[in-house]
Amino acid sequence: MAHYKSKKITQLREQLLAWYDRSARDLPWRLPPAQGLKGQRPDPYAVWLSEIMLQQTGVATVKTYYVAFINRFPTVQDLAKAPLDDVLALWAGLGYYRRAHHLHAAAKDILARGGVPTQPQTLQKIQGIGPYTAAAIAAIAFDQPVVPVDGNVERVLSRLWLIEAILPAAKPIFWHEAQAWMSTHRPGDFAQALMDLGATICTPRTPACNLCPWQSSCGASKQSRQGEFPKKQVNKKKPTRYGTSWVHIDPDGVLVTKRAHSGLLGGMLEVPSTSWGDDPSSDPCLGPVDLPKGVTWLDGGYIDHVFTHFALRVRVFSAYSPKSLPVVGYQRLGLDALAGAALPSLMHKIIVAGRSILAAQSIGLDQV
DNA sequence: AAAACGTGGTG
DNA sequence: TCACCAAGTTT
Repeated sequence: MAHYKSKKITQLREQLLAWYDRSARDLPWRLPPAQGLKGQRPDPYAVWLSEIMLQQTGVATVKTYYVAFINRFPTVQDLAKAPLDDVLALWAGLGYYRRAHHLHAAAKDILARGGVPTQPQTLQKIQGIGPYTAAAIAAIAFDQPVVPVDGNVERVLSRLWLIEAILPAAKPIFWHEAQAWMSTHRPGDFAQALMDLGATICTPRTPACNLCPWQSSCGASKQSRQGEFPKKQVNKKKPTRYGTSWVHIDPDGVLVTKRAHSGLLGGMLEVPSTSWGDDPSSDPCLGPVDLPKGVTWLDGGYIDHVFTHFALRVRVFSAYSPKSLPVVGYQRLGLDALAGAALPSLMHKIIVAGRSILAAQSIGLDQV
């Protein structure tokens, strides 16, 4: 690298750290800036947990889940010995449920290794930890001299240097660019500063350039081309799929079963449902199982839900039985236990839709 | 390499 | 309404 650029990077790095010292966000898993210089380090377990939760998930959403999770499982030992279903229940609504499966398996792995590894190369051997998360944990928890590269860092660097390379194919280019900023000086704070800058100042839309410590050095800002960076491959349009679900309630609660552990919503609870396909038609009598007989199924309309790679429209039917009606392969989830159950947001929406149509018909009014 | 994998917020 | 976006990883 040219000497002038190396010198420039040193200058910019110090400007960013100074900005971070006065502007760092106060987050539940974070130590205040410069605490590392006084010999303090954050709890590696807390850093690991927060980084897994933050994968493709906003800070505002993660905060609530993180606090509940760390209170329920204060240490890696607590997590390792917990039943998987308890972990999934705490993860319900957060999405990308494979993360919760990996987290639980990784807790046992970490215990076997005698603690959270300190080196990126070793961290990456653990389930759910890829190149970004390995670098983030190493830098933040252990002050290892690496620069984690996430969406924030890609956006900040692409604007600063006017990097035209198209993501995600250009990820290696960004990774290489970022390591040029590596230093043995406050690696943890620098990593977090870069991400805070991207999250609060150098935002995807309408960045607050006037508040940016790098404004005078930023290529995109000088040319008013912030919106052009980073360059990304355009996404394909999502297909729409259709299905039908049945919300059956009796005095013991709503009928649910556990989904397969792999794949979409793996290991989470669902109400009786068809598979999801391209056919929009539905039949209220054709359930996936032997649904309770002799009940009246009410049309609950449909609910729309959007997954990462397809949109879903689910037709909802609901019914109430005043006496208990067990179904083989299914369990009853008490209505007072819905909030603490391993129900994905989609299923929560479906159950709410089913209950409201019953309530509107004054059916089982004191029950549903 | 490209697709699978959630959800809620935002313009 | 709709497309994009968020501290990515796995297959």
